[in-house]
Amino acid sequence: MVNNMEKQQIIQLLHENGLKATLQRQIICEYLFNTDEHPTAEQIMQKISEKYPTISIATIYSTLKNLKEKKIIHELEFSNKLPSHFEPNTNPHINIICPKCHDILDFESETFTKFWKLIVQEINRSPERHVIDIYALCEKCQVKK
Amino acid sequence: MVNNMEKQQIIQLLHENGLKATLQRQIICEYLFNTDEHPTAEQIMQKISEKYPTISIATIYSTLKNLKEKKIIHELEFSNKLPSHFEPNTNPHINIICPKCHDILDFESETFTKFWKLIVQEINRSPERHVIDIYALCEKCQVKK
DNA sequence: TTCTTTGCAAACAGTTTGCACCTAT
DNA sequence: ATAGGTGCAAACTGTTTGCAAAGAA
Repeated sequence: MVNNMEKQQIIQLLHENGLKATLQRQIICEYLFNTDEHPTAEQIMQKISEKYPTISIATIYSTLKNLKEKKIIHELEFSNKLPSHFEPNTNPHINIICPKCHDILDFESETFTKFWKLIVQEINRSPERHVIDIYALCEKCQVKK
Repeated sequence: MVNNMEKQQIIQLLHENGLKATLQRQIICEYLFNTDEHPTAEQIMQKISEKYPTISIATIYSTLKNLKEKKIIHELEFSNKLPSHFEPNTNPHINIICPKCHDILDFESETFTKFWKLIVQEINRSPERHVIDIYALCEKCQVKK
């Protein structure tokens, strides 16, 4: 979990970024900032339906789009058939993704951080965004195999 | 250009991988293995229409899918709205992608190769696939800005 | 009040699929 | 001969959009 945010902090964060603190946005942020999951829009929808059954999938997408534009969250994009996943960790880091069950794990280490700085220096441009994904079977799927 | 392949080599490559060497596949491979571009299915379609006007987009997609399954080519997948790009370079390498014009450049260096091995060791799983994308404005788009 | 956001359904775009015909081996 | 490939159009799916009603500032 990157941040463990409470209601007041969330409202403040939204306002700081020029976003109106609607109930829907608060609930979406509350979930997203307090989980290690990397949920899809649909998964967020289902989670939130418990508390807020009338929320629409278009609102989820719209909120996620807003948060992404403000660089508050990061979108993990895959192929056309697979839905995007979202997470609040916006530091460059590796996502270890299971090709079977699509479970996603964040990976950060000193070696990686040091290494990545060197690479970015070598490339000598200002990166807007970093996507570093390693596809490897998770422990559960490795056993099942 | 990773490989500069001639007709005979392409036919052999297809056969080695248990794929029938149809004319369509030969032409697709011939283009893909002899360019530094990272074309989309649609771009391949347009290029190939010159030589082979009756080819269908479904055939392109099907061939690309086959080549990918045999690990002969690599698919660069983006968001749902953007089409995938394809390239014959299947070694772990960085793709430097321009967020404006979507131009894609392969980047490999000794530093990268050395460190990537270390990182993979640290993670201690057998990766099936690596996706390392850096989004940074290309020179052309930087100027225009 | 004013400007933004919500929520619904319809639209969108890249990709896949079903199926009849064709072709490489 | 026959397993596998092609090509068309229709289907699929995650995401976006237009618009009227509701809500935050």
